Amino acid sequence: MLALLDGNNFYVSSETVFRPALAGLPVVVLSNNDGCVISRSDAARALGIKMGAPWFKVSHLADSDGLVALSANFPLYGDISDRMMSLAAGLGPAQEIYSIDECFVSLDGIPGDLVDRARRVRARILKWIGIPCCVGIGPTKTLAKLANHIAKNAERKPGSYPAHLAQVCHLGAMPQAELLDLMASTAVGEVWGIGRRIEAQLQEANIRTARDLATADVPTIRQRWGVVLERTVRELQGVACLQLDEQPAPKKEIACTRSFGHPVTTLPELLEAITEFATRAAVKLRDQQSLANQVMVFAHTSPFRSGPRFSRSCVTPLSRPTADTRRLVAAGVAGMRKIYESGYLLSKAGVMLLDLQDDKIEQGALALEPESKDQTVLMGTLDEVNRRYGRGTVTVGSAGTSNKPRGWEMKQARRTPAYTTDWNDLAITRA
DNA sequence: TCTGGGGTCCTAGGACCC
DNA sequence: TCTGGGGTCCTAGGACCC
Repeated sequence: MLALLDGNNFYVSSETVFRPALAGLPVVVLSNNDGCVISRSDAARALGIKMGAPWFKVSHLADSDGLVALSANFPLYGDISDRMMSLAAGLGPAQEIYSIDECFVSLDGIPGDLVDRARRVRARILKWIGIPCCVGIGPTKTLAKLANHIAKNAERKPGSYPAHLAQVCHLGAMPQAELLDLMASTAVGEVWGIGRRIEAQLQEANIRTARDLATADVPTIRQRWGVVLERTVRELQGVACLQLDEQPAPKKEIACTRSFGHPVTTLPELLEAITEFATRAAVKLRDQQSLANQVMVFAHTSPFRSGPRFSRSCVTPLSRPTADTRRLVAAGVAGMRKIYESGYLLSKAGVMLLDLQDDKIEQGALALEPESKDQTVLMGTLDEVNRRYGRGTVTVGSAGTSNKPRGWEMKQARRTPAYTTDWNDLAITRA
């Protein structure tokens, strides 16, 4: 048996831990450059704000309905996530951290009432960390996910599911008929692995609910949609196709990409951005002890606006695998110089490190080269300094860039939330 | 005015080989 | 003029996830 535990409205809940007066208010957390909504409180959801909604389309709700918007603070969310995960691990013998706000936990060999156990862990997370969460339990990952969906909605939308399934829902210990009823109340698009496209195709084939999918003809599914959907169907039937992965493999590619705060048109500005992206990606690369063999860069104009379109990418092979920021930046800059063309309002660019390998494989071969040893020491020192004194304390320059304020970074100071917290009485007052 | 960022897996089709 | 069958590898693109 497996549990899926996840934090409700995780980013908003994390903010609320430090600003309790936000509780109950319509609150959203916005993406980079305050572009779009990436987390909503229940009250914000009730205002009809969709996940991913562009901020400029919903910002009027700040005036009309007191919607509070906050810029994302990822270091905070990461820290709260670590604490939540360590308590969630108490559910069972093995844990897979699936994303910043959710984890699967194996319940194998756990004696006693699993629902009671889950409720106690949930209560502990709420009390010690301040994050409300829900737990779904089932014999497969897909069923645990479904159980979690039921647990959340039974709480959030009373009447959608039986009230006793709120917060903790165990699908592995109920009669088949009851399980099928719950599935019949669940739209097929809510099933883990069914996105918009597949949902539309399933609808057309008259498969509308989770129950329809769970009872569909497997060979037909496989033939028309392939193995991925077949696995989902089998998982819904209780046959585990996806294993718990306690130690996720190292990343096969590492990216750093950003939308610009305002359109970028000049090469120097673009190269500055590429230098920063490559630098950040290089840190991630060293953190997982990998080396890259290729550097890919891309830039494009906004897909949402009219005007001349530009979208190009360039892969630069490296002469030998490396994790040296200077080499990675140089390759990225060289690639961008190749594809850049003036006359376009670029909205986004990025760097991806590809064809990664374990750095230990290379160590033997390169140990003889004094230069590579120096690189390793230098990069280790760089990472340590930046860890201790903050990212960007020591950076690598690249030709054509300067250390002027980075115009591409921030749209402008829309980061000020519409409300501020008065720390004395924790009341929310209009800024 | 203003639309996120970072991943994974699968498939189809082409190139190439014997 | 006639021109097999099967395998592998690579890449681009599609779809999904949070």
